[in-house]
Amino acid sequence: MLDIRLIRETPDKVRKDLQKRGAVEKERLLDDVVRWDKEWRATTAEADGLKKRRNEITRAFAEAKKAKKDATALQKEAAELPRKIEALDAKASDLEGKVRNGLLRLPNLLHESVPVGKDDTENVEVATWGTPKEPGFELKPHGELLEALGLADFERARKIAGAGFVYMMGDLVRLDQALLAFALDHMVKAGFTPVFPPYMMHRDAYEGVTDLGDFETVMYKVDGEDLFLIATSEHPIGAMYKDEIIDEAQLPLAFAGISACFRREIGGHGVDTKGLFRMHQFNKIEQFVFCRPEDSWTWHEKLRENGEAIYRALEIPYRVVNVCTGDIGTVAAKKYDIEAWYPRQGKYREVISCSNCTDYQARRLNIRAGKVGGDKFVPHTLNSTAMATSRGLVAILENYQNEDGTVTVPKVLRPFMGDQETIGAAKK
RNA sequence: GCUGAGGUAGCGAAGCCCGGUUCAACGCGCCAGACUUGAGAUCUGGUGGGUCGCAAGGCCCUCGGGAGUUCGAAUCUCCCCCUCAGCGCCA
Repeated sequence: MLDIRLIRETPDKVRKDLQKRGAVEKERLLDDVVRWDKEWRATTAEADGLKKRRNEITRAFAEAKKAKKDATALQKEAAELPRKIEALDAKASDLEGKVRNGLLRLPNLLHESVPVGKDDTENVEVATWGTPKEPGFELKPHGELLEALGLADFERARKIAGAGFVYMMGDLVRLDQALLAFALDHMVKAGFTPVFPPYMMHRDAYEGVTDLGDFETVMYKVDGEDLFLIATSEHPIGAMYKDEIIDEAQLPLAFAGISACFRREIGGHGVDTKGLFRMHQFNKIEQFVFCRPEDSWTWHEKLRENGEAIYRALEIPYRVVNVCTGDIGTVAAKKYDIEAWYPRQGKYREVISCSNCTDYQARRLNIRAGKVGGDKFVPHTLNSTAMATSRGLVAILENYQNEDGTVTVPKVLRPFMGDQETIGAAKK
């Protein structure tokens, strides 16, 4: 969330940003927040005045008792105060809640380089790598290919858990693990600390890392428990320092999360509905950084470069887009998507999402940095996919598919799967 | 799940039985100033959140959370949450 002081002192700066997003209803919300905040300050000031009087009376009462003087006049005055204070406190608390809720719904300030646009069709391409090559034969849908090779069982997964799940089998499991191992290896070499986080977390922690509205649509909740299955390891890692003061000497903190991810929303269907592209459960290596505010834009480029380097190593063509105002979401100040080339679909599709959340996420989580007893600041947080194996696997299955129905293993993955060069060979 | 012990500021730790000289002592750490060539040691002040103020400074809130009793609650009462230890169960 934004700093209330920013809104109080420079509401027009915030308003200009909302106009860039074309968020008219948010502008109204901004006006409401400004008004509620003003009322809140007036109300608390009034309540504080009465509390001051109450404290004075209490002290005077103790003095009078000690001196064995009559204190009934004081007692009488004090008797009237609690009701008034209670009413003002209730009003203030209501206003405070409104302000907080408003703040949670106002989006982050955008970086100046974010392009203005209505939706993902207006994202701006900023880089491309590799040349998509013609396969020279008709590629099989990867889901059918995997079934034919006995490497995935969508039917039985559907029987026991419904659509959106799969039994990965045999070489596909090894390929999945190789992708994870390769990406984690890359991150460790880049100086990131691996983290295997809890797969579930409490609602209050979740509210800090993501938008409230997402709960019903993307989150799995454990029945009867205050626990949600994580949608990405970004969430437990981001929430790790909730309500803490990070010693500034420890910054930057760079983590490589590894986890399964669980999402209810698998969205609309495009080409090849059956398959790994959109799943309720998939595996992912995630990059997450806490850093000083002045360093976050440098880190944003580093995270992007890590993501690009991984796909370059896999020799899969990709492009990078600067996500426009209509597609960027609430939390990020700037976001790059890296989109890999999918030859069967004939287009680039998102495999990596790389965001600088500036201080927005950290403030929601009540994370500060500095020295205890000294000045504090709100650190910046950044997150980016390193490798989501669902999409990575599909990219490999399309880009490395051979005419005989086998799939060549990308060179960089071979050391992670016993130097195996091909999968599906035995079954062809 | 059962039993017991706990939850006080960044950390440690008093206070709770017996409500009011405790507007949370003391120690460590940290910050600022003084002293010093510098560092250390020492001394002094400060150390969470909010709000008002140009500032100096003022005021309010904060003892796991909530409700209650009272003129007044860290302290008394009730409910809830969490942590730790032992036991049980368990990959």
